[in-house]
Amino acid sequence: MPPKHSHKRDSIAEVICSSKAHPSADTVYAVLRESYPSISLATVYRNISQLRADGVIKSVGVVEGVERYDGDLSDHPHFVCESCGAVIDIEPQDALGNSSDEQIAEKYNVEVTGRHVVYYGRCGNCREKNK
Amino acid sequence: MPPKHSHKRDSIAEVICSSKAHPSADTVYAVLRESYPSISLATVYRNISQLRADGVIKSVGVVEGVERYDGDLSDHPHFVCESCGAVIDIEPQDALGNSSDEQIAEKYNVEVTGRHVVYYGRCGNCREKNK
DNA sequence: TTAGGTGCAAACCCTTTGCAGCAAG
DNA sequence: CTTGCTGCAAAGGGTTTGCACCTAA
Repeated sequence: MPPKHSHKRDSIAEVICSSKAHPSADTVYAVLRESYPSISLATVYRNISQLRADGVIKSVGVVEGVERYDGDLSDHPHFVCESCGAVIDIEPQDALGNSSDEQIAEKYNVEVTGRHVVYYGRCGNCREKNK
Repeated sequence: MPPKHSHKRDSIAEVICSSKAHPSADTVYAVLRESYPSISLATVYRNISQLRADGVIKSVGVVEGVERYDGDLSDHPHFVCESCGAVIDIEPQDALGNSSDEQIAEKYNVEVTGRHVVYYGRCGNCREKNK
C-alpha cells in the first residue's frame, strides 16, 4: 500500500527546512505546539528519525548535548558558537583551503578559535564484514 | 598552595593520550579498572572534565551518543565509521582541498560517504555581549 | 479493515552532582 | 588543618520505546 501521509511529519520537515538556525527536536516541538497544541515530543523525535532515514533532513551534530538538524542536504561547513550554541552556515567556497580564519571571521562576523574536519563513511573493518 | 597531584588523573590522561582510538569515558573507565579496581566512573568524568579545562586533552565530538576524546591537541581531520563508530585520525595534509575522497579512501582503507567542516568560536551576538 | 501515526508515560543511557570519607601538602 | 580527590548513589536531561488509541487509505 502507498505510504501514508502525515500532516505533522510535513510540518516538522517544514520547520527544519525553512529555518536557518539548525533547530533541535525540542525547538521544533516548541514551534509546532502553536499549530498542534497536543503534539508530543515523542512524535517529533520519531518523525525526525524517519525524515533522516528518508534523506529529507540531516543532522549537523550535537551541540551542548543536543542534536541539531539541517534541511539543507548539501555538504557545507558550519560555524558553532561556543558561547550560545548558535549554528551558522558557512558557504562551501569558504571552506578550509579556500579561505583563512580571518576571512571567515570578517565575512560572518565571528571569531574563529578552532576548526574541525570530519569525514564519514565505513572503515576498513566494517567493509570487510560486508556490513 | 600548589596544585595537588592525582595518580588517577595522570592515568586517565595517559590512557587517552596513548590511545589512537579516541576513547570514551566508559572506555577509559574499563581500562583503568584493571589498575584501579575500585575506581569510579564519576572520577573518570570529573578528571576528563578537568583535563579538558587544563588543555591536556580535547573532545573530538559525540559519536553514537557518546563523547570521544583525543590527546592529540593538534587541529586535524577525523574519519568516523558510521557502522561501528570507530574514529580514525586523518593527516592534516589530507584535509579538504588537498585531497579527494578517493585519495582518502585508498590511503586510509575507508569508504567516504560524507564530510563536514566545522569552525568553532564566538558568534557576532556573543562578541557584542563581551561574553 | 489495516498498516501506520500519535500521545502518554516510563524506560534508557550518558553524564553530572551531593555527600561523606580519604589523602596529600 | 585544609583543600582537593574519590566512591557511591541519586539526580539530570536528551532521546527512545511500549502500549493503547486513533487516522488515513
